[in-house]
Amino acid sequence: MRAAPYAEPMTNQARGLHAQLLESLGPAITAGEYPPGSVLRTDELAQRFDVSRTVVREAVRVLESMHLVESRRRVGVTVRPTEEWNVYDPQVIRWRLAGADRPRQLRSLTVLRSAVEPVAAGLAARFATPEQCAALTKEALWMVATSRGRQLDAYLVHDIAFHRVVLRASGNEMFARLGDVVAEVLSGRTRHQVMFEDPDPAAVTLHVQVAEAVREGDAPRAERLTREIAVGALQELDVLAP
Amino acid sequence: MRAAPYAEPMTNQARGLHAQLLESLGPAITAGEYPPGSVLRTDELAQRFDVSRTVVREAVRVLESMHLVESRRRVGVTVRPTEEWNVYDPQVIRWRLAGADRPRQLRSLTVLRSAVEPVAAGLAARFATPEQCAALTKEALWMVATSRGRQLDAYLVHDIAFHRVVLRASGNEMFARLGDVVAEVLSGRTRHQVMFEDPDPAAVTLHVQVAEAVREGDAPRAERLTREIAVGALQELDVLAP
DNA sequence: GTGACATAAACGTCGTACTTTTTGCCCGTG
DNA sequence: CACGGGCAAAAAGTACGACGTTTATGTCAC
Repeated sequence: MRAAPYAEPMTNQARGLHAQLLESLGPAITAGEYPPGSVLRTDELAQRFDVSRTVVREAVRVLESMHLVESRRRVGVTVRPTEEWNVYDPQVIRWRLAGADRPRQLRSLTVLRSAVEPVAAGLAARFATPEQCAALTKEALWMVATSRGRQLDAYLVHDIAFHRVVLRASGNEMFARLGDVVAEVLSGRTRHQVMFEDPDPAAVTLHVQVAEAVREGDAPRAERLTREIAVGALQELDVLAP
Repeated sequence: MRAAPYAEPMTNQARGLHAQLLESLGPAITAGEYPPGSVLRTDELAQRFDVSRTVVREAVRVLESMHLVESRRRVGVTVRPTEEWNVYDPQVIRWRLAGADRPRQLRSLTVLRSAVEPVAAGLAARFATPEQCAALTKEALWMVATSRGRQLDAYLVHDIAFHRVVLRASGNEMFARLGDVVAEVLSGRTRHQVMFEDPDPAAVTLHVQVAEAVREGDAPRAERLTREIAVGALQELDVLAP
């Protein structure tokens, strides 16, 4: 159909050509492979990936909505400076976590967590439904149960579930939507460091106590305890990348 | 070219047809005009807005990347439930702030601010450059200067600038990117309520003190003072929409 | 040296043809 | 008679190539 002597793979499983292209371009851009200021021409991309320009344009539209690139006539598709990227876009977060500056990204996100989660826990103590309190206690107990004996995968599942419930129970939709981010951070952390050692017993205890405080409606205590968890997470990261 | 007897206006100034279409669909969806679960067919939209299906597809791709809709074959473009929307996307935030549930959105965002900004101020006290300290002091003084005598517009400019500098000075990119959100919240607040009364003198003083604390590197004080500002903002909102 | 105009490079838009997926019908079987 | 598997058709998204539009840039005349 086209020459395409150097067509790139686009190995990802297909839900449409544009999605495949996006999964090639997004990581490449966020990884700094195309540094800010560099220009991508639509037909060049079309040739390189052996797709039509329409497909390229759709992928570019999405990248544009993430503020990763800017498309201007007669100029091409320009990569925007890092500071302008929509770093809260889950897709962008995933790409960056998979890429080179993973440590930096992990630090930023953990700092964000340390700011948000204590406040969320305080709100949860005031607004959590009985069902949410029960879920919280259940997850905390599961964390205790899986905290010893090389069950890190199971532990991770419940850790994520715990924080997700807290964020949802806060009743604030902005907080609730950070559940996915926290999940990424936690699983990334587990996957990329210790993996051998059991989790810190003190942290496990803190989770149980947070569940208690929320159940009892003790907002200040829930906030304070969650802040302690956050401090632990920050310290853990400082050890890794000081 | 096409029949288009009921072509809708798309009154927005043009940077491309797809962008215009987006500016029609985005606000409509976020405003709940197309409730979650409802389906939009591509050619129906193409007819209604008198554009080609390619243009519709590009707009849909963007909406899809915001998790506002989901496109499936044989089904159509389905509006996703509210909880799945990318509520951190500045575009989505703007649409929702312009729409019906503006008060609710304003509350969510203010709670987010109250969680993030104190921590950001604490970090700023540790990491702010001399230039940033100077900028902070300058903006705080401008706030003082414009805090009396019906200069709310000028005051707003410096209020926004102040918070933006704090967020940037924190050195955390996730915080820095909340500058736009804070700007939207502050201008929205000013535009939609008092507009007559001068700002609370206590709040103005607090800003000056935050600038001081950051300049002196007193992180706990900067954090505590910013938390006081946040509490004030929350109370202000509680009065409006209890 | 400065202004306006011509040129072409790049994105933008359109109409057409293709693919996938659902749905419902039909027929065979238990 | 009821149920289930498979086939066919239509609905909707998907991809393509050609044409249109904007605009940066360079050149020519004044």
